[in-house]
Amino acid sequence: MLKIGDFARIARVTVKTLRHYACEGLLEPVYIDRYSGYRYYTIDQLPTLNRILALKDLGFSLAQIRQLLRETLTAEELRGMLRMKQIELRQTVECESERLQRVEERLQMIDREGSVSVSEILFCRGGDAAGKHTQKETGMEPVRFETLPAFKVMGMKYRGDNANQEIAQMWGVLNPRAHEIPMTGECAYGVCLMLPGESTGVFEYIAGFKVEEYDHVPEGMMVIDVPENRYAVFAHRGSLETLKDTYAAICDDWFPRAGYKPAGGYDMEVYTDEFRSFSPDSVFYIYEPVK
Amino acid sequence: MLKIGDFARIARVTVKTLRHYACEGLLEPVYIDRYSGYRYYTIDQLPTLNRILALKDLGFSLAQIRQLLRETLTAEELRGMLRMKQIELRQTVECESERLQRVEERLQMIDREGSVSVSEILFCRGGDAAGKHTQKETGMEPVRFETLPAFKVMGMKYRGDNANQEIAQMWGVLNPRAHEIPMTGECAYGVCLMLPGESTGVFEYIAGFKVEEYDHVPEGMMVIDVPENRYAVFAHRGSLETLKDTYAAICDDWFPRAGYKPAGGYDMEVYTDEFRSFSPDSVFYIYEPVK
DNA sequence: CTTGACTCTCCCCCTGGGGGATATAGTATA
DNA sequence: TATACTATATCCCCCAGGGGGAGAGTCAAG
Repeated sequence: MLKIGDFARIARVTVKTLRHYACEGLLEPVYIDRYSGYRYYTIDQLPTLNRILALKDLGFSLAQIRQLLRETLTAEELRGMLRMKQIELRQTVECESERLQRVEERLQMIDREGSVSVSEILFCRGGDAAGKHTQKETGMEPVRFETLPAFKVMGMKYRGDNANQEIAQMWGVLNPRAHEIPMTGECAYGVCLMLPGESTGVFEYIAGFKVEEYDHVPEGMMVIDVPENRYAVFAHRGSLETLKDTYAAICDDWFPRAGYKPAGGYDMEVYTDEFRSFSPDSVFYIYEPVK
Repeated sequence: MLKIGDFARIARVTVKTLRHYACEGLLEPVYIDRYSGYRYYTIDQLPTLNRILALKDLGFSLAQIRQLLRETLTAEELRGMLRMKQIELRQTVECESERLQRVEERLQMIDREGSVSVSEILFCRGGDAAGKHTQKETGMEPVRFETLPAFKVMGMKYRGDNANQEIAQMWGVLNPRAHEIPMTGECAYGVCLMLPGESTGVFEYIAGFKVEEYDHVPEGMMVIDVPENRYAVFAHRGSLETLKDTYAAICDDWFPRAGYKPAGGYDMEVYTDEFRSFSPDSVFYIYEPVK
């Protein structure tokens, strides 16, 4: 029978940790004095503690370790947990590696360009930053980078080159029917896919709303899966007529200047304003997939 | 002037986030109504918010972002912060990659060996796990893996093969002088370096205590820097005479069985017991660097 | 019996907000 | 203007894994 301090010294952990594990039901003392409340351990509990620490070393949470400590644990269950952890760790490593890469790109940019504005450093990635187009000159708000998880959009599809404002008309048709869509969130999404191999300017455009669960797809509508992606986000303020200019600025000015390349995936327009009418002060966003 | 909900919609962040940033001093509303407490923002604050989000995307904490948002920030300071972040992210990536590797090794072991005990899976890495040496047969407690940060040990050095128990004698000399060492923590460390190229069994052994800061090194003592390392930890219970057997079990049995190789670095013995006298029930630890 | 070392419980702290309760404020409609 | 609905405010608890410390009680040696 060891007092908590002795057991902690022997086990090379802190007293706080032992108390915490006891409280979490991971390692109960073999005996607790009813009168004093003192916790008593035995040396036989050391292997259990070591098992806890080994599992923690593999990245499991205390709640998961509680599951893994059960007597009835089979090798199959352990494998399942390890598989999950493997996937999780791969994502973590990938995510942090990409973040590291972004930091290193910013550092290289500073070393290469010398003194540039913080804004330039944050929102461009490389290329010829000496071409001093500020975002105000091109009519864009400073961009943002955002990684969106996968989601679904329900709405109506158009295919063509939008020569006669068919897309605006489609929104006009869709909006009165918006109540048919079990939307989550308050944004309207225009998901746009340029069609390679087609004549210039032909694209598919799905106008719709984000959904999570749905019973059926209303007549004339469809659902599209938008995969997880990282986007450069541009703000467009003003009417839809100047949208073309903003796109031109993004593609011809920002993309080559920043050294990013458009990645595969869907372009998106995200309307956060009152999406039933576009006032001249409307702000909405253009999401361009980047890698 | 926008109410918080409007600004949140336009900026594509949650109201909670804006309130949190206001509370943390990152983005104050331009105006707060004295009577109602309502926060009001302007569209001009959008670039600042985007800057905050860009910095968060690079991995900075809100406190660091508060520093980085100052008007007086120079490119040099930004570079310094990015450098720090770079180092930190590299460590994170490395650490998580190693963890991922450990998880994958365990998975491979399960696939290869089929059904083995959880203990085997946790504490071995591969090799011939069918050679059923349990740890009890070899007199070892189940091992643990531990990554120790770099630290310093102050104490006395011996060099030789310990044929006449010189090390125990050295501890006998050191212990009465232990008060001269500004030790932190309660462990005594025996830091051991096998000398390659010397005749067999000759090694350097520093007996001492962990220190953090010190004014001077007492007569006859020295300080050794122990670098950060990952160790396999073995428990030795009993007298010092059987220590040799434990070492033999580790090197001849566990290391080949587990598929680990001794890594460069220092072997260590860590005494957590009353280190002034070794009773037969003393438990202490052998730390073997592994990779 | 005293004293010092040990242990107990309880509370606050860390990150970056999310979720919810409850009380007003503002706005739109009848 | 009364009502109803939405928006906002503050306040509190929650996540993980303990660390640090206060105040009070316990244990063991001299």
